[in-house]
Amino acid sequence: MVYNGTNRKRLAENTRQKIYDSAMHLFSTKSFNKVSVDSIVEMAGVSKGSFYVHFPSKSALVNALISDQVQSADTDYTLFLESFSDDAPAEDLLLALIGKIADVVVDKIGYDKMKTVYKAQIADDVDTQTVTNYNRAIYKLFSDILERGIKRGELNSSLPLELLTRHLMMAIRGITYEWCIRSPEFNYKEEALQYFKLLIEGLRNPSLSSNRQM
Amino acid sequence: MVYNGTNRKRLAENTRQKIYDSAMHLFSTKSFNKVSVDSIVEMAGVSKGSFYVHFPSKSALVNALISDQVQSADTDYTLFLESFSDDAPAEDLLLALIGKIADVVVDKIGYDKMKTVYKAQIADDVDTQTVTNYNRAIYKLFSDILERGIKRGELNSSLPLELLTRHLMMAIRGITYEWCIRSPEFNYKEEALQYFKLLIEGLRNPSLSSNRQM
Amino acid sequence: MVYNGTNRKRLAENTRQKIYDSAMHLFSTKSFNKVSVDSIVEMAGVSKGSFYVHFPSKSALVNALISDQVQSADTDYTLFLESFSDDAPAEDLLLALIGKIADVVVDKIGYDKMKTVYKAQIADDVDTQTVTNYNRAIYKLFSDILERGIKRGELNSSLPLELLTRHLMMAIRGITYEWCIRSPEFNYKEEALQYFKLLIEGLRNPSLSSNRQM
Amino acid sequence: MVYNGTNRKRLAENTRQKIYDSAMHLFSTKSFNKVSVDSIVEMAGVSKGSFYVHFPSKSALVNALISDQVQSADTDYTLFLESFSDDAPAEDLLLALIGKIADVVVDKIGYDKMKTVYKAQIADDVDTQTVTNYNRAIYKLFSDILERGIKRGELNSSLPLELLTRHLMMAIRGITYEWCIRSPEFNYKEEALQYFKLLIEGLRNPSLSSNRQM
DNA sequence: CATGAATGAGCCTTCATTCAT
DNA sequence: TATGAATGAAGGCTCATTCAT
Repeated sequence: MVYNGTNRKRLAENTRQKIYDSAMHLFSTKSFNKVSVDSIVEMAGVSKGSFYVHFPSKSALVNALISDQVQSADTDYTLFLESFSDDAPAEDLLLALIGKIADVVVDKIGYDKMKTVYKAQIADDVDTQTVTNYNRAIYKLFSDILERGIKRGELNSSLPLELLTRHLMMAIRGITYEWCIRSPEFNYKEEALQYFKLLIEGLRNPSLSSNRQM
Repeated sequence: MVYNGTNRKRLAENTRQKIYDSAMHLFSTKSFNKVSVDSIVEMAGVSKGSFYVHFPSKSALVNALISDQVQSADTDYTLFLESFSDDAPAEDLLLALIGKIADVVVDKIGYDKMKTVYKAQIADDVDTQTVTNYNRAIYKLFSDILERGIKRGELNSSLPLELLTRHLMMAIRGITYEWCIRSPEFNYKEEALQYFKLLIEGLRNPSLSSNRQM
Repeated sequence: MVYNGTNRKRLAENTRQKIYDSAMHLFSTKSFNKVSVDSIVEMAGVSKGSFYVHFPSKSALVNALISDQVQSADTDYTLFLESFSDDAPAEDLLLALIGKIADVVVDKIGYDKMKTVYKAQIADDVDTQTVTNYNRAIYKLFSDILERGIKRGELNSSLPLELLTRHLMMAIRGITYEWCIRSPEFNYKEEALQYFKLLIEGLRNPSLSSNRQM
Repeated sequence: MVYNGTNRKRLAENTRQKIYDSAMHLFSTKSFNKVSVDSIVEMAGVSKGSFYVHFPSKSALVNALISDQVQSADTDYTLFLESFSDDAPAEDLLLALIGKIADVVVDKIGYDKMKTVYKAQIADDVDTQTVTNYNRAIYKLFSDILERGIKRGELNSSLPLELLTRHLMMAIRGITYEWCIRSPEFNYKEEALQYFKLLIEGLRNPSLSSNRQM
């Protein structure tokens, strides 16, 4: 009130950013437990105390990191799909989206960071709600494509839309996990596209067999 | 002190077994990093030194554990399939196998142990070659079913048999990973069966579209 | 910016009071080391910097807190005794005062705050001169009662008045310490009254033995 | 079994002792929170890991320290009293015991260590059961003296024996606390003896007034 | 083979205080 | 006066592995 805190705020934001960036860098290489707060602040060139001024805990920082990453990716996907015409066949959209996801995961996020997330997710190191939350934008994207495809008769399935959506996301996570444990011999994009073609076939031709009992 | 080789061997084997069993028990509840060598030897009632007599490292022990578990599971699957007639439709066999896998994973191995494996796999805590190895019996099982199905025209795919097999295994791993991060709200068997019906559809009806470009 | 000394003073006093009150509240629950400056300013809704504007250190604040508490208690005791007639027997006055002290300690000050004081006192966390100072009003109160009692022959002792006074205060502190480490199974008032009856007996009947050597 | 572990055990005991002694030394000077595990192991010349081989925690070590100290003191008191004839007057025994306690507390245990205990006790830093436990040998000693004194008519009191015993111990603790916060101007032995003479008077002459209400 | 003491690096978090604005 | 970012030392505890006996 008495003074203009803009400079102070800038300074603070700068410090926070340095910590954030250093962490991002380190987590791109090593997993949650292998990256110490010490190493983060050292790289950031700030004091350890500063870390806890800006982030309540190491977990919280990683949360923020992952959350931002997820949002950024989802924004990418959304913008990407907006460039397509609404009449585009569902199948095309699905494959295009998968391709885009592959690009983002492989090139933008990268192997190590992705692995860190998948590890953290299963290790309960941090709260990865943001990643698995069914309300993530990406679920909506898949859901919309599927819905339109079904409405237009391009796709067919006796299963509820919501279940199909979850299945597709599960497929992506499965591919990503496989990539994480098989890299570098595993070509993410190629495998993802082939795999999804298979799935799309299944969606397109709901033979009577779906009523059979196992 | 008279040396009796036989007794000694028996003793050694006994010690090793106690360690092994205790570890198995502990890893069924907690993850690799949460189970300490101390806790293992305490439960086994042997000394810490003994541990390193029988296992070169904690990782090595977990290796053995996982390897055995994999072999045991694969044996289960193999025996299970042998009870089916060779003429059984590929689709039926696939679904039956998936159901069996679900049963083994959920009931025999169990959530915590499975999670330990999946975590260890992605965390590079241990060498999980045995799990991901393409020579695992289970790959052969899937491959055989697919091969027969294709030969008999029940299934169709322009994709190489080996790729399809890998895809199915990747699907299973994806489901399992999803289970690991979503339990208990995720019903493994149900989701697995529904998901595989989708995949089988895709395998059965290779529409022309599979030649389209994305 | 027009400088208005009055407003500024009011503001300052207000800020100081908020810090003071919050601290009082927190120290009523947790001990010196468990209450952080952070928690105080957070509860007070002021900045950390403000804290150090009004109090040179955490210790100084606690000093003020304790000092005020002591003064307040002593005022209570003084007023309480003023309501008694001067001719009241010394024994009655002593027991009445002890009862009053028990009430104030237990009900007005309360267990946690009292414990904080006793802890701080022995831990040298803060300067607790005000509590132990022989010039505290309460010493004078006890001294007066004793003096009158001795003068009127109700009490007898070869020991100097000043020593007796110190002994009584030491007794109270002893009871309070015992209460601090035995609560809640220790009934302060009951034990205090019984204990003082014993002491008063000793004061009343100075047998020859007081000259004996141990 | 195979080997004679005597040497090993000796070595271990030696290490434990070094830690124990260093801790004893440090706690004689500084309080629980001011003595770090680091400082203990440094003085002991052993590794930090060793500390936790021999003691589960810092608290546990202090527990052991205090417990030993208490036992040692109580043994001193017991042996001391055994040197007295059973016919010795209760009053003499009580004063003799107080004098002995004063000697042990002041000369054997010492101011700083005593303070550490009293601080730890009220700060809940460690479990000081052993100190306050009503089953401590010292309670029995006081109880026996009182009982005999009452039986022989030397002492008189309408209060239960157990309560009187607790009162005496509370008195000692009160004196000790006062000493802790007033040293060095407070002469423990002198004050203790004078104070107990007062108490003993109260015990000897239970005037009718003990039935009065306050 | 069995034992278990010893190691020592490593980690997250807390906190009172300072000071530029 | 008020602010709040920055500091950096301190501290308890875990754990896989080694090695002399």
